[in-house]
Amino acid sequence: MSSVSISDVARRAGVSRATVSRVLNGSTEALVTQGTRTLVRQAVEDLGYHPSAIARGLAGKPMNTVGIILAYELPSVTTDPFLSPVLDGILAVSKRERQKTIIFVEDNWEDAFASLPVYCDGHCDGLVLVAPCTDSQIVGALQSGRTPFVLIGDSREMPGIAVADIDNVAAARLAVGHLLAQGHRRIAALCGNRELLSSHQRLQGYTEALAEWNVPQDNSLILPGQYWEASGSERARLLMELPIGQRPTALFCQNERIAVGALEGLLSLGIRVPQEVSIIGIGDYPAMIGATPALTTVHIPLRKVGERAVEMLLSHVQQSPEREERTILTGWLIERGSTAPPVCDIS
Amino acid sequence: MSSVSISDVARRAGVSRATVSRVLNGSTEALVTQGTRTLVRQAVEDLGYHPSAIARGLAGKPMNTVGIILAYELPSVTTDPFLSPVLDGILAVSKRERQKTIIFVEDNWEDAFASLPVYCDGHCDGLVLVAPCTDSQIVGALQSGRTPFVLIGDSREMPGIAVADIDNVAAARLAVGHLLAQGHRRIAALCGNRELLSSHQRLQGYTEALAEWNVPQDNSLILPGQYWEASGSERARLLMELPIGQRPTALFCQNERIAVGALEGLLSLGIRVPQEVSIIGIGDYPAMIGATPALTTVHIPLRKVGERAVEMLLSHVQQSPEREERTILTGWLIERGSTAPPVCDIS
DNA sequence: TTGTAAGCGTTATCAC
DNA sequence: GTGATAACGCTTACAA
Repeated sequence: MSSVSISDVARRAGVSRATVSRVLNGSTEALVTQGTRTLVRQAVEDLGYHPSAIARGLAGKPMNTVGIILAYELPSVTTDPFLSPVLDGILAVSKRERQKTIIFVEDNWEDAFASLPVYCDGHCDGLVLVAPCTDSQIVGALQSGRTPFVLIGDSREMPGIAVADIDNVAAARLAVGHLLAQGHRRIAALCGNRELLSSHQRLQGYTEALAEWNVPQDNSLILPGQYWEASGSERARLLMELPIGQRPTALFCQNERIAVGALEGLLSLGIRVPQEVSIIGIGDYPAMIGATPALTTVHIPLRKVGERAVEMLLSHVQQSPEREERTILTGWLIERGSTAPPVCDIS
Repeated sequence: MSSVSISDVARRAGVSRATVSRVLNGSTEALVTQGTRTLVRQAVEDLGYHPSAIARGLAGKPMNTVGIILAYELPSVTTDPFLSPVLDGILAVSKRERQKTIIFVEDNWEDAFASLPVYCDGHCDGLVLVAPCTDSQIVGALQSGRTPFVLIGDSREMPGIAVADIDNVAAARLAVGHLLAQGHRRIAALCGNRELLSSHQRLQGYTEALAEWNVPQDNSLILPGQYWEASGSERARLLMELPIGQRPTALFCQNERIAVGALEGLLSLGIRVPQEVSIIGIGDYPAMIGATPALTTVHIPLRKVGERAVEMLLSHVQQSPEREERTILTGWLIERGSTAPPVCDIS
């Protein structure tokens, strides 16, 4: 294939390499005669020439490559209900914009931090960090470098840092607000990984919703944990050990994996959902659509987040004048079968 | 971050760039004095130097990057039950071997063929083609180039072409053999996309199994189609329009998406599975585990195929002496609830 | 053991 | 308009 270089083309066309380059890069169309132009084109065609991305990279041109960094310890990256749509969005826009996509998978953000030099070794024009740990040093390190980057799922306000994320506070407020509107007053919060910002934001949404409805917050109903099914079922079971009066009548699960786990936990205890306890999650993950009863949830446009992240990154890379700094997308409530008004406990 | 070059390090350490390069590449450890060695190391440390991948690429060193090419027209790459485990395997091994992974997603193999120059522009040391279309010119073109490549899911015998795949013939024989052993004699074959080799191989397995049991093949029971749910339900319905005596008592679905569709189709017609009609698929896709009744299937180790593909590719890239050319992995039967002996039709 | 210099395939800055 | 020529950052003979 390649191995035919610009010099070969130049020789064949009887011109200099510079001219070939000019024809190919079409800079200011007028700089080359129509004649030599076609001459060069012909030579390119004959030889099957294609420029080396590496060489032009070295010469200062963009590599047309975006790097995606994600930390994931489990064996399957593609089936994570959060990552999966985000990746799809990223890949879709990358393709549309004719960008190559390098996927860097690390076990955790410490490893990712250690690999920073690799991400910035010239291969990529810019980076997308998917849901970095709040306490990772990576963002700071990246800031003092020259590689443009965009954060997904870490929307703290930081001056000059580009972010694409969903509005976690609003999503949680929507979910908890729905429960409150149905009459629930004892609502447990099953939180996600505390090292992820989303978890704090969703807890804040919970707090805000309660405040809005003038319902006092009972901290014993706020349970830390992980964004996983097992963590959900475990906590759901735990809550059901409470004396009946102190039991929550509804569970606000910070994502849908927790919700699925919680549902399973309750059902295994013979507790009926939503008749005895309501469950709501955040995510609307396609993989969880089969749950019975179907889970009421807040849909969050994750694919869109992935899309916007790449779009923002490219606008940074290309130094567009109107580059956006923050894209925060909002979700919407989807009522299904796992929530209902509480039976007797409208206190 | 970067922008500090090898010259800076050389200057700081008071040596030549060549020496720095020697220290860093550790070629034949003895070539540099312990003294200068530490001197250089120190300078590297102080300046936070990291070599530019593109520069060393230009200089002829490997880029430590593998390219993955897949054609996929639907919006979600990550949720395809075939692609997903393959990708996971690829990503896992890439990570383990410290290779960067570039994912090239194309709408179809014609587009992929057209993009060949991009794949081979120096970015990647080698390529993995996931399930290329049998009639795509891409394999031929790649063959006349110098970029090493491995095929996944296209195990035709081609001299000198590296392949990782599952044994489709054996998988199909396993599935159909199971139905035959249960007493089925009228077994329909719901085929997958004919432009994929797997479909032909699975049909061959069907034929072989019938022959093995001395059951004459009825070509009217062989239905072409696609590897999708809709194509499965459509054909299942069609088959049920046959007069009762000509109806198949079992459906051999060439993958599990077809099987899920077929199941749905039969149930919607009020036909009981497996009491009236048995269904078997190939795949054992995690996403389809919730079907009722649970689908009997042939598990195929797709993740492993992805893993082996990258391992093989790297052994080619690194010119290992013992490089494998073909890895064909076999699946195994998983009996679940969608197959049972036929009621009356043991002819 | 170390330095010098050529080369990898481009692009860009000059002259002409 | 076009052609030398010098970068770009690194590796690697070849000299010393």
